Amino acid sequence: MLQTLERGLDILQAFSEADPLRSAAELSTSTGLPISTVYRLLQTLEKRHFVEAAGNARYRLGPSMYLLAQVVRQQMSGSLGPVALPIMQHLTTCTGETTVLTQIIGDKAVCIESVESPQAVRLSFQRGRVMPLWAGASARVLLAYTDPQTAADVLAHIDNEWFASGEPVDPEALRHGLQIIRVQSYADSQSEVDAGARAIAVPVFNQDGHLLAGLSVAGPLARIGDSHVPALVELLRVASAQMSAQIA
Amino acid sequence: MLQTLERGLDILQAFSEADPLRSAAELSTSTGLPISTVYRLLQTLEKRHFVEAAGNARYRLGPSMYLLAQVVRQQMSGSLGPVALPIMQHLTTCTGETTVLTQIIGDKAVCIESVESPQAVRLSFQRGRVMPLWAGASARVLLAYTDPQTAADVLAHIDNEWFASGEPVDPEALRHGLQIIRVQSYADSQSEVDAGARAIAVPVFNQDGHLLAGLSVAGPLARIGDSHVPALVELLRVASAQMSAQIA
DNA sequence: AGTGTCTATACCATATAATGAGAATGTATT
DNA sequence: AATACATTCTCATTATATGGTATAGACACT
Repeated sequence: MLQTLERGLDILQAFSEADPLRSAAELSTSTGLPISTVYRLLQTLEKRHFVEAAGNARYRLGPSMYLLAQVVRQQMSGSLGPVALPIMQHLTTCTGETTVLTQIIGDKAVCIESVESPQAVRLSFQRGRVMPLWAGASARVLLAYTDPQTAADVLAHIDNEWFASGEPVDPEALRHGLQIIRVQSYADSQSEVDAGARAIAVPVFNQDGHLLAGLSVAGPLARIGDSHVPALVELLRVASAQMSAQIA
Repeated sequence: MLQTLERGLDILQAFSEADPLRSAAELSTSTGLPISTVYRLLQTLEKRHFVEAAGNARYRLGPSMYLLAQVVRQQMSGSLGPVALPIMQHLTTCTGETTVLTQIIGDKAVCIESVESPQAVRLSFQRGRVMPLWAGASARVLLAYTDPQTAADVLAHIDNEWFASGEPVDPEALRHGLQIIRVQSYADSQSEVDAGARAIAVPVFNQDGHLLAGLSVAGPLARIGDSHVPALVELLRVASAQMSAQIA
């Protein structure tokens, strides 16, 4: 709607974890804006400390973003966090493995809360970590239960992506996998996000049956054999139900 | 320069840790913009997921900010982090207390790196934590050595602020305190940010003598007596010099 | 010095895109 | 039903953003 503002936001979003430093020329091509316009946008963003010069004709996100990032971190788990954490802690105690809570944000899955296993060999997973919606049990369970629109969008935009295991992503197999998840009502993944890890995930709904989050238990492949899966699924289902019951 | 963009950024910055949920009416008064304009800005920001409706006629920062926050966290300590961390670890080993690295961001001090003490009773201090530039040794040492312009701005905007101890902030005493810091070349604070804590801080410069960060060691009052201060200051000075030498 | 390449800022005529007041609609609350 | 807000729509006006080009500066290479 507001062209100038949107273009400014485009610039901000051009900075990613993979590409935190960008030149004006790059920004011009990646946004399709004329170079003079890019500089003008950068000027205002720089004046307000949303971006800053990083030397070498590069720009990066600036101080103002730091402060807003802190606001966002604080509200990250929102209403779900206080309810979920104790339940997740209990899950980790019972299973001895890392517990992760994820949410859909835009077209990505984001870890909004995690409780790491106390064991020396464990899967480490931190708040804020972002992954594609098709990779990993906790992400894929979100994809399986989200509205068809979002799911279709995601499936349509998979080209030449790989899992951490080295396997290529096959959209057709993925589509079928989502169906299986819905039938079993849990997701199982191996070496998709982190090589050598296995995760089991279930969805978390609110009382209206609306999808809120994905809850998963994950650990090294060697410790999570097929024989353990049924028990894990049962624990996850109980935990998910507890969360649903406690949400306002 | 670009009015529309600036107004959009104004809206984003209206969300703070103290006030993460804001109504359109509030935003209108706090930014001085007509209500119809605020709604128009919110519309575009919402479309791009920079803000989202939080129910109850409130808005909060949205998904897109989460993703950018992650980018920012990653680059937070920037070039300083890799150099500083091992030195900070060594400091914590020597002193047994929490070590904190801070930087000026806008008109605030932000913890960009920390190494917590291994002791059970310790000062916990996390990356991203924001405090006013006048509170705490690590912040105040930044204020003392930053350019006079910034310092004057900060001093001019102190009205009715309090330390964690309950003491009111006296701008005149503060001004004098900064002078003392510059003479001693270290800062000492008690119960300013966290009640019951004491911190000693020194500045970190690059080779050009430009202020980069503040480095501090902090712990419970009971463990940091006046007799320990000289030794701590010496350790901090050595650590600061090491950092300066290793910066590119 | 001289040339070429790149970043960054300044300029300017044009019309597009933003503006803000107010009306109209929607949604709770009483 | 009536009130109080929250939110979206409409529209005429003009301020504001636009993008092509020109200019100035930095840096490397001959």
